[in-house]
Amino acid sequence: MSELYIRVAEDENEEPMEIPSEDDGTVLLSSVAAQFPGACGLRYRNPESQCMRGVRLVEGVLHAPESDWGNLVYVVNYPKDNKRKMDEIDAASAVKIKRGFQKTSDLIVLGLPWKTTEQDLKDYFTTFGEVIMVQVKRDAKTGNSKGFGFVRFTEYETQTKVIGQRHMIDGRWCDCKLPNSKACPDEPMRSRKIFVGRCTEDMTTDDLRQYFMQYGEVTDVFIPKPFRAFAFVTFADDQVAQALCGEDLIIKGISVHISNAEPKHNNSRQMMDRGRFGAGGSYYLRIHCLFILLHRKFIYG
DNA sequence: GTTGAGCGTT
Repeated sequence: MSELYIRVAEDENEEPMEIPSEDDGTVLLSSVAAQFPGACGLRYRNPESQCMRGVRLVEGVLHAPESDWGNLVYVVNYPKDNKRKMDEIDAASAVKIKRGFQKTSDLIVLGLPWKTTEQDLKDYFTTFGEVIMVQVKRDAKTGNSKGFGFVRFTEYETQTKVIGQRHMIDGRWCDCKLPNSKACPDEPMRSRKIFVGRCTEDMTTDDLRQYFMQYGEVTDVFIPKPFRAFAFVTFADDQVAQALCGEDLIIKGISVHISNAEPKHNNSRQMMDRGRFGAGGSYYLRIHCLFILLHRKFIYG
């Protein structure tokens, strides 16, 4: 006669949970998945060989290894993709932890001489610390400088020092400030899709997919044609998307800006969120997202 | 072919 329940755990050392068996002694995979979402099978340690063995699975039905399930603890199998997803979430949270509140931002450089090039900027700012990005903004048609640009440093300390003083560059006094895009971050919204602003034309969908994979499973990349300097990237997990919103990321040497995909208007859901959390709510929601990522890391190791 | 406060081809 079969057991009424078998013991199942996520890990051999975890507290097992009792899962009901069917009248014929089998266990439905759906019964396991009801307690362990995403489960695709079971395994157990063979007491004789001390090796892990898989439980026979036929069309959603798990069959006892011997005549019955015995007193073993069965361990849940998850698809490889699921495991990879967890690793990616760890990677995303690791990025957050590493950066903490000391992360650097792009700085706008105002008052550049018309003749100043990116090489000039890099040469100048490298005297303060390691530079990871410089840009001189130019007129698309003429190529003339617009008299301002952007710089980003590796070290937060360098950024602080650079903001705190004026700069004589090629004979003119220039100022470095945090750009406006940093001052008012976009309102949060629970979307799996992010808007990637300031893309360049040489960024392919493959480039973007390859880059964003490090944060989580990417389910779609969309680049409008003709070229419009932005793209959309969709993740499998909205928490990964949300965690990236507001970031300036460097892809192929270019600083792109991440924000929520949907525009602020024509979205009633977002209006509701804004009403509930108020104007300053975005900060707390982002902390909340980070907290969720850390919590998962705690649970899944 | 110019210019001199600003904010990065949404």
